[in-house]
Amino acid sequence: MSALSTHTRAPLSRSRIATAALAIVDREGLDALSMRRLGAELGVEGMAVYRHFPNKAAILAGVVEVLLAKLVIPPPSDVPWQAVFRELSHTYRALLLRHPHAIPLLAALPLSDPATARAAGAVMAQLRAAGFDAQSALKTLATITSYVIGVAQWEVGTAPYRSAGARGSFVLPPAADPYLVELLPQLAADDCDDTFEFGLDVIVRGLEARS
Amino acid sequence: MSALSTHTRAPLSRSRIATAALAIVDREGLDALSMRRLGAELGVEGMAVYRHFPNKAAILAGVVEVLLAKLVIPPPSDVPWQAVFRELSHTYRALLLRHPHAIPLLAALPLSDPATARAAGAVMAQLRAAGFDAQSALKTLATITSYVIGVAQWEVGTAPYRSAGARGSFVLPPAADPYLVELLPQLAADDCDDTFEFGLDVIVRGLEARS
DNA sequence: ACCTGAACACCGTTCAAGT
DNA sequence: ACCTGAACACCGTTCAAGT
Repeated sequence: MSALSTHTRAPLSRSRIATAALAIVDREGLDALSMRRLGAELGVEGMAVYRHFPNKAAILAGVVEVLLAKLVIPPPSDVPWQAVFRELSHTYRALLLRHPHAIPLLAALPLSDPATARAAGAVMAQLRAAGFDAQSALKTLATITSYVIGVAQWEVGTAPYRSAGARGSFVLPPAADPYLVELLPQLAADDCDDTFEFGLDVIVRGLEARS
Repeated sequence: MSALSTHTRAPLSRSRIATAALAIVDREGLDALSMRRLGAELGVEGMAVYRHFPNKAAILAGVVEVLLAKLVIPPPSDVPWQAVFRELSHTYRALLLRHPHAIPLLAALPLSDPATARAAGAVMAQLRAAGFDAQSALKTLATITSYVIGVAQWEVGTAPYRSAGARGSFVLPPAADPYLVELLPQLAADDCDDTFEFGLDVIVRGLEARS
């Protein structure tokens, strides 16, 4: 076997490009990702990327792929479904919070994307093994996915309030409703993990009540 | 009072611009909204818009304002909280589904935006009147908002599957998980209103079990 | 085979100039 | 006072040309 000649930079590849794109999104936000910026990150002209991806949408799909590959979903076991449900929710939530700028990409939920389909399939396997019938499993998947993504977005959207609260300077909207004003300090001091747990409990108990 | 002289076009105004922007988003999607395109819609050069809005982000906030103004939230009454909760969820859901391309704008949930704060305050008033303490009311608001927006996004994201199912042509991702494949026909035939109701029941029952 | 450079039709935004 | 036109620094995308 021949020794690999070490050039100044590794050759371009789908995964190297997608990983670089995720790095830009994580550091500078979704809007900062452009073909030319991506090329610069890779030490190449932006147009070289078109050898590996047909367009920008395909690159964003590649970023989703990279993200969901990080989502380790354990194989079905005989653990009670409540525990499985809670653990999957926490795992997914942790992934979203590690990549807050990428949440809108995952919110789109394109099941036609192989990476999304693989992850959804793994969760379905868990739910079916836990005794859910096909229809309930699908509706439960929809419910939990919607909730976890929704909360992550709420969290990012209300972050300014919490940091304002930490600084003691509230961003009071003019003529805000008194009921909301009453709650602003509470919102500012809100423990998001706690709020997430509140809703997760609500959903688990609701599912128990249904079955 | 003087008769209004009818010129070829009405003068520019914040609300006229925001309404035109929403119309473009509804018809052609978020990406189609540009300053020049917006100007054309109003019969004006795109740069004229800068007289009324400092930048494009402000215009998007204006679109959120127009959308949330459509959200009629009734004043508190002595109706059981479960009914109030369900009705608010349905009203919000209906608004989102009437403007599917605008959902990402509402998902961001900037409470510092007066329009968002007003709507959130009105819902808080309902929950407080229904007997929720301040903390539970806030966490409940977070839960329901997250769920309704999350489901709407799930629905938009899985729409290709349902229309493919209607045409009888499935978009099968290569090497999809067998558990998911089993469920694809079900997903394609899914009644989204029904799935939404499933999760709403789950949450209402869960909230009942907590109190 | 893989990357570059120039080009095209767009962007958001600024600002001097017109009326 | 309100809008326009030209300009600036960017976009995504295509494609002939380079090595």
